[in-house]
Formats: sequence, C-alpha cells, structure tokens
Amino acid sequence: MEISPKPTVRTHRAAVELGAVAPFDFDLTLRYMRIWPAAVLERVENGRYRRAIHVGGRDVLLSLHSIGTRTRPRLVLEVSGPAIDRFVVAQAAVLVRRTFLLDADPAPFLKAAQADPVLAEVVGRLGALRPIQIIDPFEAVLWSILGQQINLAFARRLKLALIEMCGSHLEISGERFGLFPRPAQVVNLDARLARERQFSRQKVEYVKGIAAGLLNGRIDFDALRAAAPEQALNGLIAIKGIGRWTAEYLLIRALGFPDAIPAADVGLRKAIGKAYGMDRNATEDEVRVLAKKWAGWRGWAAFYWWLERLLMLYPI
DNA sequence: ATCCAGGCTCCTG
DNA sequence: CAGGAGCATGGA
Repeated sequence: MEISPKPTVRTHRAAVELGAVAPFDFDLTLRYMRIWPAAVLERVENGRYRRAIHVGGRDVLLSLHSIGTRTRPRLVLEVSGPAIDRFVVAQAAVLVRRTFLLDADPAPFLKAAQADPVLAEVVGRLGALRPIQIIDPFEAVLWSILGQQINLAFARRLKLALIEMCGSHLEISGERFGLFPRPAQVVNLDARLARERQFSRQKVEYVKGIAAGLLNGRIDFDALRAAAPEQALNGLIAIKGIGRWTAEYLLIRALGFPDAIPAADVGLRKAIGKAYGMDRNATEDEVRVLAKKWAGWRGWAAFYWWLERLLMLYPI
C-alpha cells in the first residue's frame, strides 16, 4: 500500500470584485511593492499581487489583479486556502480595501499638492499613488523596529531571518507562501538564536516586548486606529522601542492616518533635500516646516517622497 | 579606520 | 522640555 508523504488538503477558492475611488493606479502600486525592501512575502508578477495572510481566523492566500483602468478602477480579489467560506472572503475583502486604501478619495490630496510646485511635479510625474498600508500592523511595527538605524538592505535580511526563525507557511497547489509570524510565535523567539542572526540586543528585546504587549492586550492596534491622531501617536511612543520616528511611520503605514510625517526619516530627508535643491539632506526641522504646506495630507506626500527615494536606490 | 544607515532610551541642565 | 551621550550592528 502506498502512503503519500503528506496528506493533500483540497484548496478552495473564491473571488470577489472590488471597486475603488478613482483615480487609482494599480500598476504604480505594484511598482512600489516590487522595489519596497520590506516586501519579502508579497509576490508581484504578471500584474498580480499575491500574499499569504491570517484573516478571519484562517490562513489564506490573497491574489489581487486589475480588470479596470486608472479612471474606472476595478480589481478582482481571489482568496484561496484549505477552508474558504463566505465569512473569510468578506473579511479578506475588508482587509484588502483597507490595505490598498480603496475607499480613500485622492482628490483633496491632489488639490493640496498643487499648492507646492515641487510636490506637484512629483505627483504629476509619478501618478496616482496612495499611502498603501502594510497589511499586518504587527509586521509593520516589527519592520520599523528592525529598520531603525540600519540600512534597508540589512533590515530586509533581519526580517527574512525573523520569518525563518518563527514564521510559518501556506502551501497552495504546490506553491509555498510564507506567513509572517504572529505575536504568539515571536514572543518565544530564542534570543541567542536571534543574536546569531545579527539582531542587536535591543531589537530582540523590543520585538519580543511588543509581541507580549499584543498578547496581553496592553497594545491594541484597533484601539489606536480608532483614536485621535495625537492619542494614537502618544500611545505608540509609550511602547518600548517605539520613538517618534517609528510612531509617525506607523500612523501612516499601518493605522491609516493621512496626516503624519516622520520628519527625521533619512530617506525622506534625502529625497526632500534633493527635490528642493538643497544639495544635502534636509534636516528634520526643515522637513517639518516644509510639510506644513501639505497639512492634512502629510502622510500622502511622504509616500511620494519614499517612492522617489526607492527609485533613486533601485531604478527600474 | 571611519562614517553612515528609513533611531531609541535615559540622563542631564 | 530640549539637548545630547551612549548604545548596537553591519556595510561601504
């Protein structure tokens, strides 16, 4: 009698169509995703975004592609996994809408950008871009901590190491998709092993502390998301390992706040220094002063500068 | 060797 | 409350 090495689990799949407020440039979004160093689990190929995620209590694979245009955006979301039902698909759709900011109206930002010729030029050249969210807030926090005070390439390696040490994976019709570890997995991270994988002592401490905080409820992303911007900022800064830069970064990239700016960010300072002809990095204060022109939409503006910066680093 | 990299904590004054 | 020392790690 033959025994297969692994029990095969039947994969189910469901699809839903998602609209978006125009203009929405899915290709530009994918372009950002392809060169963003933190995107280690996302797979962007053939005009399609794919990534495994835990949502609605299940591990699933999300696959997103466009069947519309910039001015009439239409996306198709496919959800696959061993146990797909209506509930999971609905949750996945909510998550994707939030991640890609499908319900956000770019008009007020585009209008505000016109007040600053330098920003207006970048917006005009690059196109319609929204500050898309890091799909998993826990992943966003850990990424920003791993990225503190080190270069992006190295931060990426640390992230890959973390996934290797405590992440898991999902297999869909023979393809393997990595899953970012959840707090319960990170809280048990072996400090010695992490040190061997080039984590600094602080990074180990912060990462585990945040995992623990999420498990015991002291950190609550949903509550922060619902709070006033000022309170969310302070709530984040109260967490060990999160300073102002990280908090402002997370407001934009994980909690959906449109008007924050991590002015101390080296990438921002570099891109802005160049764009405004300073012949050096802008200082944090200079960034804060300049950013007043984008009030209400500073996070949206920052996102453009980051894309500029990535295009400088990784021209494609 | 020295400086830089998408900083943070903690201690001063 | 602003400023800065000290910290930690790898890469160019």
